Amino acid sequence: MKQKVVKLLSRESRKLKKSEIEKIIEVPQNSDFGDYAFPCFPLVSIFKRNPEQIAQDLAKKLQKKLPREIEKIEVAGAYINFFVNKKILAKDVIKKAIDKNYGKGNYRARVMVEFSQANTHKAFHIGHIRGTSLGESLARILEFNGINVVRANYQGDAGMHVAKWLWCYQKYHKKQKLRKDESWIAEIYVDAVRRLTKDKTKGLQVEVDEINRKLEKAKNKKLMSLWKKTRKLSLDVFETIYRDLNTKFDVYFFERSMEKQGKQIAFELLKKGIAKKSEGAVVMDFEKQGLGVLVLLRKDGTVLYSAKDIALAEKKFKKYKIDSSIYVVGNEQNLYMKQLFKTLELMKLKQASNCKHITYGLVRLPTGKMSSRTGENILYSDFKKEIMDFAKKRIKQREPGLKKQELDKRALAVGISAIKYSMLKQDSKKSFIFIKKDALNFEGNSGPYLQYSYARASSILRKLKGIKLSKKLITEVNPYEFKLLKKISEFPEIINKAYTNLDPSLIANYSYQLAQIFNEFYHVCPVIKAENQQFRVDIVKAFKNVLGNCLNLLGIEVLERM
RNA sequence: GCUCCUGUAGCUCAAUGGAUAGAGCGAUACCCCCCUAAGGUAUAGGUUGCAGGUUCAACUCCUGUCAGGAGCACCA
Repeated sequence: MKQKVVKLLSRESRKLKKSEIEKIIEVPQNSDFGDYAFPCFPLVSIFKRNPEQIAQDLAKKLQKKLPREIEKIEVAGAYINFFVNKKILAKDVIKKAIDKNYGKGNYRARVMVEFSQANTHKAFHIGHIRGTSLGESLARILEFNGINVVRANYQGDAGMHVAKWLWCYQKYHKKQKLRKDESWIAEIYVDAVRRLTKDKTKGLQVEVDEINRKLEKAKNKKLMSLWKKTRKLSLDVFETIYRDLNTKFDVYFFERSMEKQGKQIAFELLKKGIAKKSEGAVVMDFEKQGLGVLVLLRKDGTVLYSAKDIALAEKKFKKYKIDSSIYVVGNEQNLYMKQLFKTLELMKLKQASNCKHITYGLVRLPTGKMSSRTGENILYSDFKKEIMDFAKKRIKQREPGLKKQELDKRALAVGISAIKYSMLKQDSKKSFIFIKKDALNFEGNSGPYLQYSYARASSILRKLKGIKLSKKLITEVNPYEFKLLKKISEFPEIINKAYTNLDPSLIANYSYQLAQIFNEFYHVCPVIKAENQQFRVDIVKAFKNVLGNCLNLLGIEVLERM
């Protein structure tokens, strides 16, 4: 529809390019001003007249050539307002939006999305959910647009945090049995950090460093066996969480397996003079570019995260034949990511410019930062229990006799949708303040509200089975029907924007507006008892298809019943 | 100290440089004869941190300033 307006305008004002016109055209927030509006201010410099006059004259010309899709135009000040023919729009939107492929993009590329990157031997807290949800949603958005996506998870199963954990366990908690329990694993780590910070002599850190070296050498059988076992405990916990979150990875990378190549690359960079030795360590010096210093190897020769990540970048392009690589990584690593990409560039990795960092803000508690070092956080497992209990209560109120399996399934879907949606709906680069009371609120602008709207649409269509629809022709499109259809018609544009900006919040906010409009429609326009039954059913079908796709793109499960 | 990000209603957030800055939560008052009330309707709530500038037009862009957050050498 918008294209019709563009076409009409471009015929009458040749001095403007189509793409420029398209940019100027807007959808007024107040629908009294029409369906599309064209402000004539930008034409002032071309026609050298005041914008109101331009609008008048242009409108006069347009008036004579209105296509049937456009019912009328009006001039208001410097604006030309377009009113579309509701019946034609309705027919057009329904036809397109009922199709499963509605809004899908047609791009071709192979892209790796690396996200989640949880560390073993540490807590998986609700902060980790943000990165995981964001990555999964981005992957889905890319796929919806035709991209061949490789989901990758780079898990931190090696490094100083692992050494700390093993040290602490061996020295202070050896009598405790190993447990596949997130909070227990987290506690040991917190204890390690606490002991190390308290130790002013730094004697304990020397012990940890020793363990770190032993780990890297991998000769001490007892230590390696403990590492293997505990590593698996963590990884198993993560897998159950990913299942809850609707995320499946195609590739797992482990820090441990990048150590050798990481070290090698660090030495090569040193040899080529790209890296240098400083205070005994091997570093990349970016001081001149204002990007500080990136340390690759410690002075005791052990390898750091940075060097491993460089090795991984190479491997990604070589082995997985991807065109570009997206890193979904928190904003506390903004500088580090710049350093990493700069290093790849200096190494002359030809795909260096195809690496992109998608940053996201920390999840904070109202009291401040969340940290797995201090234990100031909310563990996923604890939060899940709470939200599941709450969701179950709500579901039972509606359907007391529901079977346990179905009850659990729905409660999980609702709970996960609440947390995911709340995190995805806002600008991902802003920090997210986690307020438990709000997370447990399933009303208003929330994930469950969207699911509920979807379930309502499903319910209508379900009740229709066996009823013969009256095929009465559309005589009139009422304001509620029209508003909903118009919103549905915006879907492809939203998808495209979400794709180019790599921003799921656009879809989240659209979904909410769409659901809101549907609920207004729902209250005013009965479907089953309607005269123009077929028309209303089609609208519901189109809505259900579009909202279903939105929820899918956000990684939120749709529920036929709620 | 330097770099980056963010300041919008009591709280949490929206708003491709365009018409009267919108939602949710919370508060108050309505609506189940009716396809799921996890819903809908209405009211109250704003000098968009502050000061300049650019522009026909600024929450949006620029400069300064204040406040909060993150980062800045062997953590990941």
